[in-house]
Amino acid sequence: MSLEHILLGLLREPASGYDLKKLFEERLSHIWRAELSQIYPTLKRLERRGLVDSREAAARRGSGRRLYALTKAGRQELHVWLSGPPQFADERMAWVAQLYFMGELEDLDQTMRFLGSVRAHFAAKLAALSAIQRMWTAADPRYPRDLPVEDLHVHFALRKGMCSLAAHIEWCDESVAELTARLEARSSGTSREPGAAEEAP
Amino acid sequence: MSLEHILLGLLREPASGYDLKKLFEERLSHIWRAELSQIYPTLKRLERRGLVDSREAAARRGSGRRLYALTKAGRQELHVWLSGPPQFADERMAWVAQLYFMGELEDLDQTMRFLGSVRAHFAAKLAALSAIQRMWTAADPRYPRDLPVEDLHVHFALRKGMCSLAAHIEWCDESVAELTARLEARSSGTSREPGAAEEAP
DNA sequence: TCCGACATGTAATGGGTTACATGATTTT
DNA sequence: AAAATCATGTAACCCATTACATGTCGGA
Repeated sequence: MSLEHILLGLLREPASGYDLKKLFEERLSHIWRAELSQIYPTLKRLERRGLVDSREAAARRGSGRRLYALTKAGRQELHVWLSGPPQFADERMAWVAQLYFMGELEDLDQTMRFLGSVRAHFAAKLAALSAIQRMWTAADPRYPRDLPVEDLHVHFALRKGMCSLAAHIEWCDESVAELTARLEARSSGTSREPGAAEEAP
Repeated sequence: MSLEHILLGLLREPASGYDLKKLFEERLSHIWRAELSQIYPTLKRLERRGLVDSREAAARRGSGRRLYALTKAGRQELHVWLSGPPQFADERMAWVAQLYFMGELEDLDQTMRFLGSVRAHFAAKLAALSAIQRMWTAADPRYPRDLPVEDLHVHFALRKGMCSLAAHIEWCDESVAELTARLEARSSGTSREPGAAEEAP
């Protein structure tokens, strides 16, 4: 299970389940997501297996707080995972499946709207990652040169996200352009279907 | 559930569970994957809900064969799905998480090997999609112009895959270049760690 | 004769989400 | 006084995977 390994990775410094949820949101939002209801049992399982240990600590607010830390066995397990082959999950892209079948609707305007939503979605995500990159650049104008090894890998992951999203957006634009050509050809050329006449010269 | 809708989408022509599994592999391999052990119960559920109906048919080989077909309600349900907003699943990319944490290993050669595997993986997938595109081009030199609406959407989905994969590969190359610069700087510059000396002039 | 393709399923398990349940403390 | 934040968990459910179970038919 990857969540277990990711938790081990995040536990470089001791953290509570609640903390880890925040780390997911702050640092890994473009890579992985996890709910508290999944994190808590997983931490317990890791502790039973001796990969982490825990101690009680004062809560910053509210009641008790349980801090988890990597054990030697845990760090070793993490290294095994990191040294292994890349784990490719077969992506299930429901939105692409929707597009694949959308010809069924015979409604190119719907396709156009759909592509608009998709583009907006990815543009928003890209903006978020770009903001992170701008922060790095502002902090060090030589970025990404001279990054410590740790940060270099974080940088790689960030760039992965940015490159993917940029490609998605370009693909949206390519597709919209193809669609637009269709729609223009249809409105100016032979109109088999009687519809509203537009752009009369 | 998206699998249900995808099955409805595939059931333009009547098909058996076995057929549908093949359709997944032939047409949707870059978008979705499903096992027979998931397809069979899902078809039964769809039938109970009246979205498909089934009849027995002669097997091409072996024993009986159950052919499923869309009902009106099924087609309507499909259209609802297709008309709705894009369904973005939050991707869980274990391999990116691995890379994110890989600084922990302090072993840039491992990172290099990792990126090599990743690149090879995506290059193979891209080759498969390129082959499909070449078939379309061979069949019609004007491709993708003048594609029927149905095929246009399939084309969009294909291009989505190709663009994503190409971007991944470019990202790999960018990352490898950055890593290479690191390694060269390290081997020619101050070598804090005593290692094997290479490239003596 | 045995292998591979055709064909259909069930059971156990795993991984994840949603909803539910609780309670302290700080900020508005 | 109410809302947000800190903090921890459980239970039910859903989707998917892996392993298991069964049987026919055609070709090598």
